[in-house]
Amino acid sequence: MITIKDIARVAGVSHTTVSRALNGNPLIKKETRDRIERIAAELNYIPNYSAKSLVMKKSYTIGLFFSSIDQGTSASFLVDAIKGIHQVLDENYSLTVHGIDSIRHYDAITPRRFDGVLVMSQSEADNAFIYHLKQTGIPFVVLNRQLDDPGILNVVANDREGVREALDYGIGLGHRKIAIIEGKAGFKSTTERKQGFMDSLISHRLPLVPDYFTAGDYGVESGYNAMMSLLSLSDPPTLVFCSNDDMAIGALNACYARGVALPGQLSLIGFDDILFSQYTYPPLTTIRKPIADISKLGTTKLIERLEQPDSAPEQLFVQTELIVRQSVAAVT
Amino acid sequence: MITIKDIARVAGVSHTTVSRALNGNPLIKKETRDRIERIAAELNYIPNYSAKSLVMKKSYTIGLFFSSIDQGTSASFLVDAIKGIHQVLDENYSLTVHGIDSIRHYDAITPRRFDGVLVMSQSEADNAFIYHLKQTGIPFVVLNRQLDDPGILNVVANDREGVREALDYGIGLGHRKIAIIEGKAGFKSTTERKQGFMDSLISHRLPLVPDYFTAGDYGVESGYNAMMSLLSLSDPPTLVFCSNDDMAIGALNACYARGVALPGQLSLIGFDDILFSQYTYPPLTTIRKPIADISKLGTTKLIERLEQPDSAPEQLFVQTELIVRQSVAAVT
DNA sequence: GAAATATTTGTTAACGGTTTCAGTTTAAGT
DNA sequence: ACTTAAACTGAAACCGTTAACAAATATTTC
Repeated sequence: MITIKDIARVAGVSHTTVSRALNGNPLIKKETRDRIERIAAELNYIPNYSAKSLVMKKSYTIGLFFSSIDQGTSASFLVDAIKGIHQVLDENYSLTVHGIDSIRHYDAITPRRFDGVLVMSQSEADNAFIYHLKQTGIPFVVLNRQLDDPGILNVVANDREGVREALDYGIGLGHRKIAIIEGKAGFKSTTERKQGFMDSLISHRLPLVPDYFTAGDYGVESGYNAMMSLLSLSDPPTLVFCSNDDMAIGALNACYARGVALPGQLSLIGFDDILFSQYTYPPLTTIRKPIADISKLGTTKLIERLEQPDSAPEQLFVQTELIVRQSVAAVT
Repeated sequence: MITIKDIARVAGVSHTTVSRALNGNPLIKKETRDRIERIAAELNYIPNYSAKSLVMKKSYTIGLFFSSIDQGTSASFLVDAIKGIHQVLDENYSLTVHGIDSIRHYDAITPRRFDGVLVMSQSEADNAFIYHLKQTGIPFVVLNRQLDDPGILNVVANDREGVREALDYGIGLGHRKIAIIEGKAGFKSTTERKQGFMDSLISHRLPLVPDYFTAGDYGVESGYNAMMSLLSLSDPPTLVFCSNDDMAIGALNACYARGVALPGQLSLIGFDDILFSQYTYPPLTTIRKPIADISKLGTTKLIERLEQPDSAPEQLFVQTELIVRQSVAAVT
């Protein structure tokens, strides 16, 4: 393995000069730099990052932490996140992936090991970890889950606005009897989406009927159950908004089971645009949650933060997108 | 940040002794070791991995390379792989994730940066990369895609056996007119699965009818098209094996479009057990490809390799599992 | 053309660990 | 008690890089 000292030897200069030349230090004369760069290229020099890290006190790695890798993390989530991050993370950073729930010692998460951290948070259980991060002083961003702490850089989707837009669309198609299957109690996303739902109904002067508000927990089962109870109502809704696609799929299965035709008798809107929402029957109209975009923006902001550590933290929203497929029909 | 020298100072010994004590070197007296360990714990000592790396010439990182992260990689794939790896990778290794197609310079993949590499290969395009790896001498395993090179540690699913088993099951249910939608031409997995298909038919003395062999490319569309052509046959099959679940979903949609009832008129078997195969209508009977197990075994083998570099490379197969759901019915 | 200044390069010491080799205890043997 | 071996500890060098400071060389300036 060749080092800057090897280069120095063949170039007839000191290794310091080589270091400077290769790092674009302006003190070096152009000709010397060119010569050194040529030699380095010829010799196939690759810097030793361990040595660099040691002296620079930089790790050249960014940590990506999911709430859990083992359970619950929807698959497309992980891919989309990694995808988005890779798009903007330049090549001399490497990205390590972790599950928060499998960290044994928070102490191992130190500024020395991570230049920066991305937390793709899906649960309030992450708060302890986030708090620890704050203590260490590692620059970090929390993605996906809206936080109340204004001192933390936070990038999330504008769920409320997105849901409102989707419901506006449904109402525009003539729906008046509209229900919601809510997400897991206590989650910020649950209340945000519910708010968006109500925003739309209220702005169209539609009544908020209690029977049409059903509980769920973001799981497929809960969507099934909630839909079953909605279908049992004496005056069932014509449009149901499911707070995520998983529950929408459960709801869909409930309709099959009850012989309810979609979208003829009942229309359905989901949230997330998971991969398979396009392969359900009928394909699901849903609200795309731009995980890749969130990750991308978050990474960009994080890197900004690394470069100037005293920039003010902000809460950023990225727009959702209404994906119109075939699970919503006009009311005749 | 506290270092071994700090510990040495409070313990009243040299930093050498501390290093030894903390690394389990047997030369150190038990009492000294205990004392040092206690102090280290109290002081919340965390070793500086950059320094360790520098002197030990170890990076403490394992690289996980997918064919691509941006495109094509099915989502569950990524999660399952990471999941499996995390289960067996001990905590002082960190796992970095990469897409082979976005590596700009192979030169950056050096033994210094990676103690070992896991290649989750999904395409022949990875061969150039694998070849480069071989050159560098980094210990590595190729997962998921069967290689012909016996010099490479390779962990794959036993597709052939798995498909045979699934078809045996279908034949046991009375099916005699059985078709296959093949995978992408040229892929090893395509021929393996086709072989398993034929194995079963032949062992049951069923004829191999050419019309029942249709081409696909592992994409949803191709499954749709292939199924359309099968349904147009004058004597259509009663059971169709789709070489992956994506194509099975395409096939399913073709059936909807043609008004063919599943599994009443036609039975369907997929391959992979992707997340959504349980939410199709009817839920898909399929062959689970144990990506997590493959990753787990691969990681274990890789670590073994790191510890004794001269162990012989092997090709390992892990068993698939038939997941019986409701897309296959008995012939009446 | 010498002094002053600007530009370029080199010397040396870190960074935080491990390891070789030498030195000091402690225990054993006589 | 006295040598001798065994057990333990320490001093110093090293891993490959950057950086503070010193030194050398080139360029102005008068």
